[in-house]
Amino acid sequence: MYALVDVNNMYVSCERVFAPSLVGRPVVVLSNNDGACIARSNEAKDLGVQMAQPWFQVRHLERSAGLVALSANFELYGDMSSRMMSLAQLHAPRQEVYSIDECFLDFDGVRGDLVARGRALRTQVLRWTGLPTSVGFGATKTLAKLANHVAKTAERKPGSYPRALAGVCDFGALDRAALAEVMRRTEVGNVWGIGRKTSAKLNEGGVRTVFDLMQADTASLRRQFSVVIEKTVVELRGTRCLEVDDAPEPNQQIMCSRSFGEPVTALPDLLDVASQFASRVAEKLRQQDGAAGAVHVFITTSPFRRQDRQHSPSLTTRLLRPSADTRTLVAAATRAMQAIYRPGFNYVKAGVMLVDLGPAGQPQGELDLFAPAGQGGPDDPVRRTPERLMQALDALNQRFGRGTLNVASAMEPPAPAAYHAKRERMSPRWTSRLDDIPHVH
DNA sequence: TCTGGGGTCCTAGGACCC
DNA sequence: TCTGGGGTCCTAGGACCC
Repeated sequence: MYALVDVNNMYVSCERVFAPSLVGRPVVVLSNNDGACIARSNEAKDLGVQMAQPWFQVRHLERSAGLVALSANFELYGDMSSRMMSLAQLHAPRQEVYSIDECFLDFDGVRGDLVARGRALRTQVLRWTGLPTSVGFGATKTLAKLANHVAKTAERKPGSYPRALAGVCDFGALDRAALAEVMRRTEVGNVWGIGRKTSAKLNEGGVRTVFDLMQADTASLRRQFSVVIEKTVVELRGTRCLEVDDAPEPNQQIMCSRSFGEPVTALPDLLDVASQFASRVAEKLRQQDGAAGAVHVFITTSPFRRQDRQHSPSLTTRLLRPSADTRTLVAAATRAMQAIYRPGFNYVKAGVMLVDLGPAGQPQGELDLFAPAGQGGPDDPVRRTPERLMQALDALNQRFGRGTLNVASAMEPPAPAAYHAKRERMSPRWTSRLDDIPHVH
């Protein structure tokens, strides 16, 4: 059996660990720029706050319903996540970390009562980290995800499913009739891989519940949608198409993109942004020990600003040879930015993406076949220095904080820039900054 | 006034090759 | 007048996930 473990309302739950006064209150965590809600407590969901809903649309609930909004504190969530993952890992032979708040566990060959094991896991994670979790067991990943949904919903909405399934739900422990009843009570859009568009189309065709979907003809589903849906149905019927993978491949692309605090029109600002973003993705790239073959840069105006002329240019620049050198990547990104920029537009967002990734390994730096011996030719030991320079850069930034050392063009300008994101409601980085450690009086 | 930031996979269609 | 068929590679775009 496979299990899916996830933290209930992860970001809100992390905030509550260090601010117990938030327990029981409606709380949302806002995206970058304090723009939209990216996490909601159950109380906030009950108020009708939707995922990704713009903050200005729900702001009135602050006064009328005591809604609390916090800026996203990813440093805190990342640290809490690794604590939770390392605990969950202790409960099964293999773990696949699937996202910041979820992991699959492989219980194949494990004897005993899985529900009891799931409860033990929940209890330990709650005691040791303060984070509430839900656990679902199923024969396939898709079933484990669905069981997790049932466990969570049964706990949150009494009456939706049998009380016994709250918190921990093992599909393997249900008899045929009970399982069919659960599938009949569950809308098809709750299945992993069935999104908004697909569920709308399925509903049109009379497929409303998971039960309906399980009966549907796979061949015609494949024709109408794609093999993805076909695999989903096969998995719902209990045949594995996806394995728990505890050694996933490194990422195929690495991106840094952000909305600005206010629209940006000037090229120098955008060049600053390009070099800062490129510097950030270069760092991420070296963490996975990779090299990028190409750099993709984009900027976009806002479709919500109807009065503005729209412009969303992008450009992919192929590098001479794969590189993980901040200086090379920053140079490519700023050159691309220069090329796509047009004056007179209100740009609200930019991004730098590294693509065509491969393993590092090749010596970096400019290769000059015709250089005299010892002066930049293929055998020149000096050519290895860029790697060591980047290692030193990463080591210093890790020890003293991001931005301690950078290439000059990626340094923050002395005055606060317009493109800086708003983060007016951010909590302290309780677990990862010495200055932010909570005091007990 | 104010609308997230990462990722993955699949498909269709065009260019190109023999 | 009549103008192949099969394969690969690349890109853009869409749908999905958290």
